[in-house]
Amino acid sequence: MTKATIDNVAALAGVSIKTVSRVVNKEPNVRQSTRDKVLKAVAELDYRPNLSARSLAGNRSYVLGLLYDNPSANYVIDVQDGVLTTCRAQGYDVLIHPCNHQDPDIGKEVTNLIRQTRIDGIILTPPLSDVSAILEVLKDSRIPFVRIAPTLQKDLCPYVETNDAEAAYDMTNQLISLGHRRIGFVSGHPDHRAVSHRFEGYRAALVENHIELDDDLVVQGYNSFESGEEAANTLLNLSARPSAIFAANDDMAAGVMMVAHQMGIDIPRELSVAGYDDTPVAHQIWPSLTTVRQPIQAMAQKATDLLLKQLMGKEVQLPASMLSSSLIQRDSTGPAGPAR
Amino acid sequence: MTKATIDNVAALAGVSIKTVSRVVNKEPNVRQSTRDKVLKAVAELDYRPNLSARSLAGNRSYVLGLLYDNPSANYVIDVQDGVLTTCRAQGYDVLIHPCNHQDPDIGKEVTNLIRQTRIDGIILTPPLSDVSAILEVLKDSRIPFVRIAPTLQKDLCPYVETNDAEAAYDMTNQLISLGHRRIGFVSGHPDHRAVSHRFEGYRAALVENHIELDDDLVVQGYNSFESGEEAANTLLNLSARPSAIFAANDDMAAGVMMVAHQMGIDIPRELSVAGYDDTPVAHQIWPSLTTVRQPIQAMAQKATDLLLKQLMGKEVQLPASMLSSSLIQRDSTGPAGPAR
DNA sequence: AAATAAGTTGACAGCGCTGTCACCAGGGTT
DNA sequence: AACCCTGGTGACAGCGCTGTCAACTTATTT
Repeated sequence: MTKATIDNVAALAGVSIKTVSRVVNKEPNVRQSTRDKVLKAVAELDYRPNLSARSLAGNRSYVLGLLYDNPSANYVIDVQDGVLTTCRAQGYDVLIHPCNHQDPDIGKEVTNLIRQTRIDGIILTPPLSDVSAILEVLKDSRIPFVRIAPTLQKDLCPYVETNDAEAAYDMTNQLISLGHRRIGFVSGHPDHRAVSHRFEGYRAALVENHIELDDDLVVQGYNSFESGEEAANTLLNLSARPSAIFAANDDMAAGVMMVAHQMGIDIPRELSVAGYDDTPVAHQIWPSLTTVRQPIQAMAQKATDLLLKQLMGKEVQLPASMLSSSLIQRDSTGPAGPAR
Repeated sequence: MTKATIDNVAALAGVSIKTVSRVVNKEPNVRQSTRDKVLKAVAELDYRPNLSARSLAGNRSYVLGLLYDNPSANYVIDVQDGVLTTCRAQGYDVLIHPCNHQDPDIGKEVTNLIRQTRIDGIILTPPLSDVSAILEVLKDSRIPFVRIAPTLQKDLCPYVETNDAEAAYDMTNQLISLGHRRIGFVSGHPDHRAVSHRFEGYRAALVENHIELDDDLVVQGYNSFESGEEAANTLLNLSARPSAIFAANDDMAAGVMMVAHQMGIDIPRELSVAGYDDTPVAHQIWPSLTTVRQPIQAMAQKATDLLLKQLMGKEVQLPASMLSSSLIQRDSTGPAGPAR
């Protein structure tokens, strides 16, 4: 009950501790009959290898580091879940490490993390995927890492991404096909390059439909609800106000809707609003928000998978994985009203 | 750059490794001049103790386990932040372990966790704080632990709680003072005993104001947005419908508001709605939600603190900590309209 | 000044595991 | 028959640290 070390198992199975080690670590070159004996002993004693000892002796920790700096709790939780699920299945643990991407000492912080905990690999999530101070450190330290939705130096490490621009393009196109011509856009935080790239999709759809890009209709947002409110105040007070507003994330879209409600603008009759991310607020808000769902958990799983593969020595081909986002049609968008 | 072990530091400082160990671990009985020498060497080599080695030799891991099973991403993130902040300050790491409180094997799962990772202590959050299978295991394993907002066997371990019932009482009282007499209540998930205790506050306020508790006005919810919608469907279709609804959490309150909107009921003119938790949705929704803010992060910090104190050998007095929640007045509540 | 207590330091034996390497048996090759 | 493989196994030396305990130095007491 108390303990059960590898020695106990070896004694019970009548083999050396090295053989037990081989079996436990699924190494090849152990006769099947020996393997069975050992497994039986392991089961009988309910043996669990001591991770500290293993880590010390093997010079690896069986722990992955997950770095993030994302104000969206839902995003973080989804990533954590994806990473944890995959890690657990492979006997790895996860060390979560929230940090501040604007901290000038972020590079040193990452160095410390690596040196002290001896984690075996690192997973970077946006916006950290594009922080060059971190990338430098990781490159130098030779520690394997993967990134989720990077936009910079994509050849640096394996990564996973989603077709953000394409989904934004689809969403814009859909608004256009509903008859909207003046479509406002609230862009994402410039530090979150993946988010800000959604603008490209918006622009592409306009171009394709021969609608001129009106600079007045594009407002810089910062991913927060409040910045969505500010943007809406600008957009909805324009002399020729848009009949639709596409915000680069749901929080900002919620901000837009709040302002519209306060101004007595009916959604979607007078104004269509679209978001991006499909956070819980999207379906809790009234009217429920048309948005884009990203496969966050799947991306995290895939990324972890790539990292673990790399750790197992299997070389991972760089061209990475692309998972696709999907449009979620809800009640905040509708046909454009009569032109004003 | 590469490494730097305790031996290197000892050599550079001209002392034994044991002395370095003493200094690094802030043990007493080291002459100040010696301490300085060692610290200088530590700084010069940028030495970081290897946690695996320390853990193996010292029979402790410097890692705390954080167990949770909470569908609210915001709650979990807040707890994580609180725990992490406190742990980092003390040189501890955190192993997060989401799990399912209804899993019949939850006890075994916790046993495995303890056996394998040799974590030094455990932090339990609701609803896990009240899962007796876990409590049994922890009691037997003699591993120190703390609980956040427990309601069962409170003498089992140190804990932190907030004055839930009192805040619910205040909220109800406020609705009453706004003139509401028929106040609906959407109760929390029965497994989340702390949440379901909020009902006590509601009842107490009614009693004190000589308002009879009407069973029709109390509907069982399950903490989810959808259960809030269902409850609202029941309550708002009552022949004598309530002029206010108090939901035991914000998600359910949002569900209530959704149904009200769909039925064309104006909030707060025709119906006041109050929630509990002050999740982000509370201020992103329209109209913004009157609710109660819990000091989640502070509770997590306090709990971690208690646990760490316990680990340092300082005995913690049981009577635990009570942190108080505060009422957040927003736009979803207002004076009761003319009686109908 | 001698005796005792208190403070300070280091030698050394592990903690429980993995890496290295040596060894042995048996099957193919020359 | 001598040779080399290759698969299978174990002996053993650490990994980098902390706990124990003994030894030594410096105060404090008598």
